[in-house]
Amino acid sequence: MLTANEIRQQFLDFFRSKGHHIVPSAPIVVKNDPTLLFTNAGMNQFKDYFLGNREPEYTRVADTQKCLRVSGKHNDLEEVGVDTYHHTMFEMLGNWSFGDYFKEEAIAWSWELLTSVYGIAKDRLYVTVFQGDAAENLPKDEEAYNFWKQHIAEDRILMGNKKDNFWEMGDTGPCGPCSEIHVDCRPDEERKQTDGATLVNADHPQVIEIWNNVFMQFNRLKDRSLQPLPAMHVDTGMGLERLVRVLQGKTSNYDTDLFSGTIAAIEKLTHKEYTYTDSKKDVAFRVLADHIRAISFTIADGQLPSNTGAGYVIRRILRRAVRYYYSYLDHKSPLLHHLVHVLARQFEHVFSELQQQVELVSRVVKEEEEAFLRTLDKGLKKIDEIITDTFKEQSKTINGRAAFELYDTYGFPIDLTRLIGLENGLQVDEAAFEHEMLQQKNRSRAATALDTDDWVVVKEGGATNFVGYEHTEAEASVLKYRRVKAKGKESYQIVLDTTPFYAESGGQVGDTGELIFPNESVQIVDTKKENDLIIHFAEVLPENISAPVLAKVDGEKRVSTAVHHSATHLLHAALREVLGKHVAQKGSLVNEEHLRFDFSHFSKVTDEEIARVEAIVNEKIRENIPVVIKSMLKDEAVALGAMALFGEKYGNVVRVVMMDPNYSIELCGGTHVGATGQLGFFKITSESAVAAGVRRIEAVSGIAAEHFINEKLQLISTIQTQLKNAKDPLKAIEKLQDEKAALEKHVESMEARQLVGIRNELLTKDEIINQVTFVGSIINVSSADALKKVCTDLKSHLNDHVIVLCANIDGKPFVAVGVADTVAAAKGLDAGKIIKEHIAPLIKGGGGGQKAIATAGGQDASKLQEVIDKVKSLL
RNA sequence: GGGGAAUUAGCUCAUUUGGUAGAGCGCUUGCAUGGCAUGCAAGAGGUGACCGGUUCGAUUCCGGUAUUCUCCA
Repeated sequence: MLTANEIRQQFLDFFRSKGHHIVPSAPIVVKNDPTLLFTNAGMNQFKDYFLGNREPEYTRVADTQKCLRVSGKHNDLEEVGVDTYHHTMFEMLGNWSFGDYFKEEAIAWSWELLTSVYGIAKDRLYVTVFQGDAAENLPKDEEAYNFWKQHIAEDRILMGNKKDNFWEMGDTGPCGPCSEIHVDCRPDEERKQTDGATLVNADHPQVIEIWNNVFMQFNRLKDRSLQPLPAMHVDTGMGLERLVRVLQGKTSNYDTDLFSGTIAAIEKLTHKEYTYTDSKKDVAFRVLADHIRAISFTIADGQLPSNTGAGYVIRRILRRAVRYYYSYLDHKSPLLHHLVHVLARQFEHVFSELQQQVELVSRVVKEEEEAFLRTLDKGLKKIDEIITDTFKEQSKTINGRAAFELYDTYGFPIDLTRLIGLENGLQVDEAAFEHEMLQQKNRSRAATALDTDDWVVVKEGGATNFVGYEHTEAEASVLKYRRVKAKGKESYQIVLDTTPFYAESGGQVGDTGELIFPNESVQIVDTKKENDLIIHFAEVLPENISAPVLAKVDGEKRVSTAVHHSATHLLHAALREVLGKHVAQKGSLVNEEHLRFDFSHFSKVTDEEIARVEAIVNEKIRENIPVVIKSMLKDEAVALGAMALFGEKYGNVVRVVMMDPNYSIELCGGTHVGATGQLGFFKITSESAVAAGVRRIEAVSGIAAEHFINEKLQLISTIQTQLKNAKDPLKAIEKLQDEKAALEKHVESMEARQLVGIRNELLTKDEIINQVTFVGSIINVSSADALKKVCTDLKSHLNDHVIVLCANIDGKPFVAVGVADTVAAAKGLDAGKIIKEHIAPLIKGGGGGQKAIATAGGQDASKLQEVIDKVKSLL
């Protein structure tokens, strides 16, 4: 039996023999494409070739691509593991033609590979062809039909509708008819009884699509119309997991050697057995085996779990896995991180990035698991309260809003709420829950609604010529523009034929500046990339957009940004020198004000290490090393010792930035200074943790460092002035603090003594009225708090008492009333009530308290004696 | 980007219409005790995240800021 590794290799070998260039998988996390968080199809990394934004290096390419699908039309996270063939992360084998071969070769080769190389029986295969669509005015794909006829019997060629056989990248963009290959894996007996042709595209678990050949020939516009593409392309995708299942003769993807190692490891860890059924326990095995792949590879590609965007998707997947082992494998401690090593070994020779970072990835996973188990603990307490409330209301249904609050605010999964409810004989009001969820979704959608118009072409032309490395000004013309509406604000995106504007990339912010037209000037507020397209963001549209334009970058900002980018390289190299070679960039932000650098490292960077790193960087600045930037082949750069980043996509030719070839060589597309001396000075401003195994350093350099230091010095000098120019300000402050503490203590004891004096004096003034010990007096204290203290103190020295103490503090009246419990019971007196009903109105204020002691404050201090008389009269 | 929640002693957390801020663990001290988280007693430890408002009075109500958690996009 072929192993999965052999099957993958045979695919690549086959297409290499057909003149294809084998390329590595693009990172699973997508950068520079606002429409996509993750690579969800093999073609993503070639999108620009189809759109015509970039020229392909090879016209025939094949690869295996790491893909992730967790939502949308292709997949639903909640379904994964329930069946035996959906996955979050999977490998997509694909072959491509960029304006090279078309339907004839694609069809012939896919047939040859499946039947001759892999040896799948021809009578188990069916193919589908686009039947045409009247509404779109599209004809049947006769070409594909005729080519298939040469290989397969006509009764095995089935016609498919637009939904199954017309592939579109998104709402707009390249698209075209496609032709799918399905395989019937049922036993012979079943095949005799039911014709496989009737089960194609019918969600039968054993009659499945394994390969889709897309023939791109149209471009979909926003008005839904189709335009022919200038060149025709082939885009194919074959899911490796399904292919392996078919070739290994299994009925479930999870029974192939792609997953069996992980499942065995889970069995060992949980002391439970996987029994190939639909039980919750077996679903849990599949969920874990699937999810750990998605989690591991995404983190290896540089995406840490977080609470937004792509990081949030990872967190959700991870938490779903925890939920399953927590509920159905009866495992209450971190488990997933043990599986990372198993996967890393399995994929060592396919996707080596995981093995290279296995320690980091498993630590991040463990930390994330622990965090969620803590969240669950908190949720369990909360749900106890909710269940108690539900019982109190004598209801059998947990309120949907409560369930939603539990989910929304405390992150407690709804299925656990359901389960725990059930254990207590309670249902959950699911309709109300869904209603709340829908509202939440609508709110979010409304807040991020984005309306993008079609591009308006001003001038025909290919890709933008970027001249920003050499210049900050350039003569240009507008190629195209479009209007974008978000949150009721209109803005415009402009593409130029030539631009000095650097688009946000590699952590470096996009340039700002202006576009100067003959009679007007338009501010550019940001520059971003959409794949390889450089887009300038403007708030207004120039009137004469077809006129020649001078594109001018804000030079000062650019210089400060370049300073921080070069400083980042010096810092990276210094960190590797001081901390070790395990330091790798995990994230970076570079702008004109500062730099932020995240990197893998397992402990806090000590003050001494920080100081050494700063010293090295400043030393390199003083050496005034010329910054040498060269384009070269990637292999050449790696041979030089250049640092390439995980999760970055590099072409064949790379840009290499060197600051002393023995010190720092990095692959980098950013802008840099001419020599390190331009940085002037470098200062680390903070060191902190971002996630398990990832530290963050923030630093300033250049003019920003000068400002930083000046501010600090200014602060110190102000402090010194404030301290009457003390020689040692630190000592002076310590002295002040000590003195303050001593004085406070002193004042406190003085006050206490004073209050004791007042109390003792009052104790001599008590009178007995109707068997009640009464004390009523206006005393001289400095705060309402002291008044209360005296009252409390008196209470503990008198039996059967009623006390009323008044004070005039800064012209305002304050009253405290104390009533002994015995008196309260015998006479029906209540300090709180006396205050509210009798005293507060007198002094024009308010008050309250308990039965035994209560206080009041007011506006009219002239009525204090009346207050005492009033209380006396109540006895 | 849009919601929700939390922030109280060194740690984990209580405190209901706004009216004397508490517990457990830990710490200090004393006494007792041949036993692995020992017992008893006393004590220290608080700008209730920060800033502002309402109120006679705010830990509590309202607004803002920061940090953390969480859901959605």
